[in-house]
Amino acid sequence: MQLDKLVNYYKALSDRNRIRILILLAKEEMNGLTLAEKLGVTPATITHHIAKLKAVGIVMERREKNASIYRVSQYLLEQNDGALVNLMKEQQNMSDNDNEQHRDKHEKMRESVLKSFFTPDQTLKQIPSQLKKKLIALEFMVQNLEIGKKYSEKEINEYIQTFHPDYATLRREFIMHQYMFRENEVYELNPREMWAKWQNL
Amino acid sequence: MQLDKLVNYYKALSDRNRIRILILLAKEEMNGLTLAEKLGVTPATITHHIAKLKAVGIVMERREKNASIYRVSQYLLEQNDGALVNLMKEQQNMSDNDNEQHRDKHEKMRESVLKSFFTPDQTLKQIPSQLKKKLIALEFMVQNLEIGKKYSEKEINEYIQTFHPDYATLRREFIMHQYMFRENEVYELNPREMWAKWQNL
DNA sequence: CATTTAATTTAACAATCATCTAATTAGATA
DNA sequence: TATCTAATTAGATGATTGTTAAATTAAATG
Repeated sequence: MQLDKLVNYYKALSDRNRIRILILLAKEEMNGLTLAEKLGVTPATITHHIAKLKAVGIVMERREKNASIYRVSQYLLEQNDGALVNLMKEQQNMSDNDNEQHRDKHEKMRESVLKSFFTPDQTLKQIPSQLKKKLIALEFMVQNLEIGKKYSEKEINEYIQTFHPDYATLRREFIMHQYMFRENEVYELNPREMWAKWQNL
Repeated sequence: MQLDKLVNYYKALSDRNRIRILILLAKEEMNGLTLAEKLGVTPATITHHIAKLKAVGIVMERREKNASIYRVSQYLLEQNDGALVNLMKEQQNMSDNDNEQHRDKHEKMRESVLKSFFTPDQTLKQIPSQLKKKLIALEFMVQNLEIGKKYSEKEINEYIQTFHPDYATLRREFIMHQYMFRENEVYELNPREMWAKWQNL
């Protein structure tokens, strides 16, 4: 049955150390001992995890001397599972250094936007027109809403007005950029952290 | 940390009954008791699973009267995870009847191809030129290879020749259509059942 | 052949998890 | 208010799973 194959695939990926293995292997192929050392676990543990990853065909093995060298299967990298692949590609194309620089740059941008568009008492002086800056402002305002809580339109309007009088525009922006979703007149925070990062914002 | 979010996402999907819930909800939204009955489990079990699915934001809830009505989140359906979404869409767009008909049709096609292109002692009379028929023949020939076993080129050639003298062409076809992969002169069966189905062959 | 390096197996342990029963809460209805 | 329906909670149970230490296998090297 079809269904169980899919479940097994997810099972194979539903362990922290197995994902870490995939991320490491996406950067460069390596043998079991190296993996064990990088993850801080026993070789036996690596054997265990690799077996599961091989069983669903997302890791391949090649023998060299007396060692096994592991790598992620081409098919995974090429076709499947956006979330995982993008996470791996990130790690692959970006050196740690680049990664840090990128984070730094974004963080600086963020600070500067928050400083220039918000007053010290957190009211929004003006809605940024530049997309990236606008997103930073929206994200900032949304972050005090409760995850899973349902808000009436009235509550949302009131909340938004603590930042800016034009609640109608901002409410629309929240929906449009998927920071919130609406249904049956009820507004709710979108748990978008789930997929925000690997959508190449 | 980013990584754990992804792991949690996979954890949420790595249970048979949770996937079944998603498939059911993709067809139509429904309440907890109905789900319980359809899956043959206790309402308490449904509560348990729904909680996990909600925690990662792929199921949403709405209250109606004294019941909770669940549905899959739009974001999952729109953007994410090809494998799961395609499985759900299949179930969604196809009535059970259609599904059966489709399977029947394919099965008939398969029988006819095997009958007309292979002799009773399983030698291939001629390589089908029509893609669909060719794939059926390739799949048929490949199915006696062992999963995970490594074959030398010589072994593969010999194996293929039990079906057809033109091993060079067929070996190339196996690779091209990804029934096998080659690396360092070693051939191996591709565990492609993993993703074959949801690639819309 | 003895040694070293790498991987696997086995058995054990602790933690997590799916499921159930039974009790409880909450809303709707008569 | 009493009753019915739906969902949740709490606790218990059994199964699965991640991890390790220790023993073993296998290949390479001196």
